Amino acid sequence: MPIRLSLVEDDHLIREAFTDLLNNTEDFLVVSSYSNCEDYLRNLATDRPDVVLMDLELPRMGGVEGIERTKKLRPQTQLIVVTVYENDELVFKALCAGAGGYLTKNMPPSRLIEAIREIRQGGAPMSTNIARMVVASFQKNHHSPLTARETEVLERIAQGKSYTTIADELFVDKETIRTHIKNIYWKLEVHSKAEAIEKARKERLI
Amino acid sequence: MPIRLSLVEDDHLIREAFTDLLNNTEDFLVVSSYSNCEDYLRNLATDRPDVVLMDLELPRMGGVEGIERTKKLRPQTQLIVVTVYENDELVFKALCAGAGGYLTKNMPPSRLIEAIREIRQGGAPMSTNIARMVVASFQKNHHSPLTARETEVLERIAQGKSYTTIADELFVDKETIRTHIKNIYWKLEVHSKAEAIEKARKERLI
DNA sequence: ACCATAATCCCCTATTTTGGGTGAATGAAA
DNA sequence: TTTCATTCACCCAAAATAGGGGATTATGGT
Repeated sequence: MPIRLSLVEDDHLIREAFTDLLNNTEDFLVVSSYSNCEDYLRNLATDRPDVVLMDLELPRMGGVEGIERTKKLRPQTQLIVVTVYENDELVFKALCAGAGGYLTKNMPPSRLIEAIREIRQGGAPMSTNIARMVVASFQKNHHSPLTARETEVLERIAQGKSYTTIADELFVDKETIRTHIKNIYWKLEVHSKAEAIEKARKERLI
Repeated sequence: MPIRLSLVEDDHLIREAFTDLLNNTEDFLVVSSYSNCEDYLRNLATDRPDVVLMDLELPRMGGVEGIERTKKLRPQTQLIVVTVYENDELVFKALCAGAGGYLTKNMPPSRLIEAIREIRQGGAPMSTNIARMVVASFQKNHHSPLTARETEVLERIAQGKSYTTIADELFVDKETIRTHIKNIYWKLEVHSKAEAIEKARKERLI
């Protein structure tokens, strides 16, 4: 049984080039290709693709929403984003929405074929830069204004813990935690938990 | 100038096999290899490796701590984990600690060479399964007991926001948020924000 | 038509938490 | 020596929280 593929890509030249390439690959079958998400989603149930190659810049409904809806309608569908964008926010939105791979368009055509086989074998094909961004997202900023202790406290705040709980966990008095929090707020120039967590997450302090 | 490599691996057969392989590769120079983190860290400043291949299962100090200390002592050092473990927790701990790649030992030797070139070119070499785990970590559980609205509320709770703030953001009354929270607590069988956040994160409900 | 669920809102109570202010002792590092 | 990190203390008032009770509306499915 061939691997069923759908394409969603608004540039018809690329769409046709990909279709040709993939249809001439052993075991691959392009069952459909669309220039927009709406048409694609309408036919998802009848197309029954194993893997979808999705662009993100699309008219009306964007690719990220397209990914989300795909996963709701047909969770077993695997999606690979194929786009020119390598902007942080968009990459993570696409992955959170359910993309299983992310390729940028400056790749050799062979990479596309490789990626489809990779995702079917339990992998997560990504372009070099994307993989780096993804891994970097786990790592902390090494130029944090916060001390080790303050970071420890803020991490626990971000876990929703109360001052009292944190104090117990760190074997210090509640007043000590309060002092740390005051210093954290002063350093981050914020005045509440929510602001502190937001800023700390954004700057990868925690 | 060749790429300077250090190895940290307690099995001396593997260590020597890797050393041979890499020293016979164009542009690569294995400057040192150790069977434990302590010796490795002591010589880090004089070895000045560009890339370190690190095992995780090591006597005394573990690989994760070794990664952390490496990044503190010499932040420009790039580390690739080479191990048999593909346990969730260990993988994420290693990446959080600063690993820039993660390979499992069931790979062809050529993959090692490829990985070193990849990390030098701004990538993040990972084995198939690891890449999948990493990407999956961004995605939500599709069998959440929570409704869409409850999830929205819990996400904001996890951002440290107060009921009042959340109510304003969702254009509903504070009492509505309180009801949602009560239902969330009942469904997750918890009795506080901290417990709810912990459980929800663990089960990827948010 | 009926029932379950989701989403909305209201009231009451008691305790805890939070943010802000001010001050201070200790010890380690620069 | 002087800064910095960490620790603790006491005051205050406002806000937030958890738990209990109950209610209405709308929607989807059987």
